[in-house]
Amino acid sequence: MKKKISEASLRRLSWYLRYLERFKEEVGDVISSKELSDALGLSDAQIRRDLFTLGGFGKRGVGYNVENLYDFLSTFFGLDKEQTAILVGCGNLGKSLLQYKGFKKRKFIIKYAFDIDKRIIGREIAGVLIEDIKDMKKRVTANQVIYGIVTTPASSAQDVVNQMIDTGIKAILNFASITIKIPEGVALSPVDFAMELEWLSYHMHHKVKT
Amino acid sequence: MKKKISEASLRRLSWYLRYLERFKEEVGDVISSKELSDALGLSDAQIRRDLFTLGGFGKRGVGYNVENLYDFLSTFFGLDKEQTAILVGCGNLGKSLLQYKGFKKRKFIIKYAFDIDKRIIGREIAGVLIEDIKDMKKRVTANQVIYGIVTTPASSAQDVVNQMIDTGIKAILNFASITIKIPEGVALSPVDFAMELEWLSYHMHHKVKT
DNA sequence: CAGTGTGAAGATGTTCACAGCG
DNA sequence: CGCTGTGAACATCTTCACACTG
Repeated sequence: MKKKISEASLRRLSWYLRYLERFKEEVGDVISSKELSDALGLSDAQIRRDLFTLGGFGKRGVGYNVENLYDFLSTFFGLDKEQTAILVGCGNLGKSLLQYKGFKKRKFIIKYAFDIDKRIIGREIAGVLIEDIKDMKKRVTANQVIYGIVTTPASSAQDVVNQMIDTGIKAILNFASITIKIPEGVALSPVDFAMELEWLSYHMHHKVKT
Repeated sequence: MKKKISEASLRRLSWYLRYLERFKEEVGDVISSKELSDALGLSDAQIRRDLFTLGGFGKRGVGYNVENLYDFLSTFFGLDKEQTAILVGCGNLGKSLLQYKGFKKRKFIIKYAFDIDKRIIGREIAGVLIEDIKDMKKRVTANQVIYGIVTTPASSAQDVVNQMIDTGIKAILNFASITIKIPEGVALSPVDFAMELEWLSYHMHHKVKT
């Protein structure tokens, strides 16, 4: 695990994985850096470099074995075995995520969901019971869950995150649009829709080519 | 508009804006690069550099005027006037987005929503009527909308995007987890939850410090 | 004199271009 | 012969360190 994969490269590897997922089903079992790069809009050199950094398992004169590459990347991302997550905040967004199939496909199972609103506690969404947030600690420690998803309003997000960390959660996907503080050793991935809009808006107003 | 703002810097500017939004309300009217960097977990040098590249409007020995900086960034991102968007795909995720307040706060108004499902066409969500996707072209051209949000299943995403572009949409926020092809001159921002999970999972499995 | 502005150094990421292997 | 592997050149981003000014 000495490899120093850059964040940028990591991001691209995710794209490769996503693309290979389909390529594998629909096209064939060998892919060249050129084919991949054309599909994703990158340079072939970049792809070779990324894959080379990871170990370089292509065949000269042929390309990369899709199955192998796919499996390698899956394992590389730790998606080869099932992983459990909890979700806090069962409003609209929370609900969508509970039903989102992309998680399951990557073996991420949201097993427990919590909220503070008495009116929705007790309901079930996509087979997951919504419990009182007071029971979070119990669930997390008993099941050694390390993934937490925050879909609460921004105002309570930091508080929820603190509680999560307190229960032992180590990786947090935050959908509340607020800057969250976390201690060393915890990973946080912020998903901010508004930020994406700003990016688009910027490009529209500054006429930057895609 | 000759400034060459890097994508990385742009991303950070978005964070600055988000943080200032609160700082402005809750703290005060002057902020130093150190304060901002501590809050966001960056280096102060980085922040000074970013802001310097944009024009550098701090006061030596004092810091940056929050109001000014905030306004500058808002305008820089083109968020100073209202912008209209359409949304296609009114499932759970689409519904959440229609109700999401972060868009409105940035003056992005989703004015029209479309779907193909006869069962939900005609309903109203957050004050927006769900119309038949066949009427998309009519709406977009009549209102000169340039922003489109795709929240359809992956299988129809490319098709929807093509239609959007055909109607004149120039900037697309894609929530379907599939690689979308777009022509020159159109901006696309992919939002992929699974990708964020992969990122977290990677960090969990490789024990990289945050 | 505190905190920005800023050139220059250093680190990191990308592209080139071609050698080398299947 | 084709496409990967790969050092080296190049481009970009980040950090340093201190001059400068309100």
